[in-house]
Amino acid sequence: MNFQQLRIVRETVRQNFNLTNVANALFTSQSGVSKHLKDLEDELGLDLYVRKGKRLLGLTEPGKEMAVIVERILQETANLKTLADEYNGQDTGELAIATTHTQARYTLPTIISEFRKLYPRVHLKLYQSGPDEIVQLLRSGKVDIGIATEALDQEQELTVFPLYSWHHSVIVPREHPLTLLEKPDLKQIASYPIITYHEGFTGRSKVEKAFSQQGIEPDIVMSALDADVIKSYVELGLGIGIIASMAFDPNRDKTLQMLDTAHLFDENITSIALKKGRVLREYVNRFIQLCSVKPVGGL
Amino acid sequence: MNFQQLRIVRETVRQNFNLTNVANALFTSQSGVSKHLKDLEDELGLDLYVRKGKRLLGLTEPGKEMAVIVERILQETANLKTLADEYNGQDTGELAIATTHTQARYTLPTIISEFRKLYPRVHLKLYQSGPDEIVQLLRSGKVDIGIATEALDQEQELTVFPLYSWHHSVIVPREHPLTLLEKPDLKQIASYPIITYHEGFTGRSKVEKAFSQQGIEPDIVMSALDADVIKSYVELGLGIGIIASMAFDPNRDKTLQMLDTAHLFDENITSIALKKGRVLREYVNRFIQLCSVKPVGGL
DNA sequence: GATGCTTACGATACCCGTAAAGATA
DNA sequence: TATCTTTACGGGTATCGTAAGCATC
Repeated sequence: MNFQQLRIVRETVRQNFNLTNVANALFTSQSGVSKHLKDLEDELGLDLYVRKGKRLLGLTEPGKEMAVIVERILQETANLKTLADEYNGQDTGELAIATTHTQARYTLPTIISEFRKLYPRVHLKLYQSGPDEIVQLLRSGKVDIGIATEALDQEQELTVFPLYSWHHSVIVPREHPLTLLEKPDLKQIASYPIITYHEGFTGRSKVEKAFSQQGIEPDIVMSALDADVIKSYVELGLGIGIIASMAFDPNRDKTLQMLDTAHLFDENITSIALKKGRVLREYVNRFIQLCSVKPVGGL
Repeated sequence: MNFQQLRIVRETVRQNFNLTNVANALFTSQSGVSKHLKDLEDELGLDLYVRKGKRLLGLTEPGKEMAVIVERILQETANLKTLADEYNGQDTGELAIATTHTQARYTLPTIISEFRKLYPRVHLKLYQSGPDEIVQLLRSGKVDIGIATEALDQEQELTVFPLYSWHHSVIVPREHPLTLLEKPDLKQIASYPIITYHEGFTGRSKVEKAFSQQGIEPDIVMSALDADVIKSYVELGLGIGIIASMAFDPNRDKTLQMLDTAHLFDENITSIALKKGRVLREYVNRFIQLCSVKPVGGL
């Protein structure tokens, strides 16, 4: 038994039991992969994989139990290396963060610039993706930290703690009729075409919930991944926008106006997530501290 | 990094940093050991060991942290193998138990004979040793189970749960003056020379505590590792004996008599201990069940 | 001087990748 | 037929053990 074999076992699961892909992912030949698996199964004296002829379909019962342990072993070996890095390069290394556009664009910049002052020699890697991919990246160990508003809770393998809470706000072009109202309600808002986030992004579910609870069916004419896009189309007059309040900057967005609608939508919790059992570099902890110390209060 | 290197790291600790012994323990050459350690340190880029010239003295700070993780990794690989065995030989394998004489002689026989009926193909290994050695054997993974009355608690690495409780009893030759008393007290007992267990064995501390609490200094003329020896000398008239009550068998020990002294000595708890994080064969669990289901009630 | 660690070096076993063959969809 | 896995085989590398050289006690 050796580490390469264990890496291969782990990768088979990640690559859905396609040994060719496994080989590519591990930068080796698929014949080697095949042989390694065979050797391991021989050594253990049992089949780890369900095979149909020559194809691998999945893990056997013992295979599943083994895979869990293999994960742990490889996690710990990664921890060994992390620890070594920690003792070596005191303040150099890499910090990989996976987050959504909203965080990357509107809340992280201040935190990151502050972090850079503290650790100028740490190379930052920012992955921008949807909540589900963030979970994947965390699980596979490709990123140290995940920050998102959705999908992070209820993941067994992750440690999640809340960073800050915020509300959705309605943005409209200047001089829009809605600006005349003191406190617009949902019905009034729904009378205009709406542009907001995609499903599963930036609290979109909270927006839907607010309307459906009052039996209102909003006319969502367009959905986008990020507030910048939404704002552009609101400027064009395509409709009114519903975006995260922190994505509105009165100085920049002079052609738009934000309405006070904190009372209309449920609050959203943006959380930070880490993989359990993963040893963190000192500066990673520091980064998390920076995040929690400086909560960007929602408007 | 490979497993052999990690095994060597673990073994250096166990063998007190004597690489020659490490090599012997792992059935390899000491030159290989030396090189492996060097390679590993090179790969990690730091010193794991404190050296004085060519001799190794101990672990460095990072070395200590690493060693903990290394332990876990090797533990998990052992678990992989155990799991494989479990799925393979359904009811064959080995069960290694470390225990004291008292347990081995007086409480385990019935349990073990019952266990043999259930798993006739499991090879039993009984290590008989003192409490401290039992802890060592558990830690190193050489035994699956440890059973003892002392020293098992407060071991971080072990899971301990109580099996049964018992008391010490005084044994005397037939027709001994003490047999005339209804309920002898400690003072009366202490007026005779006493033979009992060695320090650290079979609840000897409880015996001492009972006397010292009443300010009595007993005349312990002899101490032995096991009740059989003690009984022999009591028969010879060398003194009266204080032994674990379950070590007295009225049918066998016809020349002796046991006095009711449950009220005089604190109760002793005999516990069973396992190493944390170690995967157990199904039959090991079954054995533990047998132990707890059939508590040998103290007299 | 005895014990213990390191380095050098040759034999072996292991691992990897190319290529061909066989299986599956 | 195209994709995927296994098997066979050769080249390269890593590992192991013997032996010699040194440091430590």
